[in-house]
Amino acid sequence: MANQTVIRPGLPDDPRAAVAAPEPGCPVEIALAALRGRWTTLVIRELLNGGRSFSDLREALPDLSDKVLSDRLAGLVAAGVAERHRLPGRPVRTRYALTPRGRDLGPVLQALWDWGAAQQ
Amino acid sequence: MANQTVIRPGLPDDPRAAVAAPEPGCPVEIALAALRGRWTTLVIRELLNGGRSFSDLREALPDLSDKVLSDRLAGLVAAGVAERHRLPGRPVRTRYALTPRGRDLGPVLQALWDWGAAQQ
DNA sequence: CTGAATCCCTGCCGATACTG
DNA sequence: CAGTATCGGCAGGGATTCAG
Repeated sequence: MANQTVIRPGLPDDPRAAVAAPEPGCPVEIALAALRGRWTTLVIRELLNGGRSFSDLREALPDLSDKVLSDRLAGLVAAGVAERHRLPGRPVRTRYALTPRGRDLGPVLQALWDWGAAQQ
Repeated sequence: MANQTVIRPGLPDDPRAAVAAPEPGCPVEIALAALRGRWTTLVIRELLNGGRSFSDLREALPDLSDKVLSDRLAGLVAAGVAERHRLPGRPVRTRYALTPRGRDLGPVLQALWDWGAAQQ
């Protein structure tokens, strides 16, 4: 009788958990959408270590093209995960940093890591 | 001085966390690969409630085509998330069920849900 | 009942070149 | 320094049809 309490991870008793098709409003979809796309998690990883400029990121991820980096950053900003700050002066500098919501992705990435790192 | 302990989620101190490009062996990539693809999480949700036959799943997810359902199940089996069991007798019946590893996705989906459900 | 085969369409992402 | 514009290849996924 005690198995339910141990085994069931239990998705929330929320109507949104009962959808019959992929809904953009589903919380799981929202989270996966924020992480979707090649390079996305690596960009987040860089930002987890603190704010970075565009060229900082380009340097940390040399095989990532400018266009895709730009796309990823725009996506993260649109998802409320990161913020863009233009710094005054010349040459132009831009600083990208995670929002509080972006920092909250830490535990999510940790959960993904833990599952992926488990043997088998 | 106490901020580090609270704020940093801390990705593991593992060499695999330092990759400069998307690596298939990265645990985060492994986990995201298991969840990748439209409908995948919904199929897993169904299986979290117990073993299901092909037509059970088709009934639960009416807008999912046979082909994609087949693709998703094959992917989940290949990822070690689900198992396929042919039941004896006619007509042919197949039962899909999560492996222990598949059940371990529960907390991962929960983490994704929690982040996606949080306001903003 | 449980799929596999085929076709086509769309969106992603990489490469390259160009701009304020 | 920090992007945008454009193009093309390829894979994902939906509809339909066929098979064991």
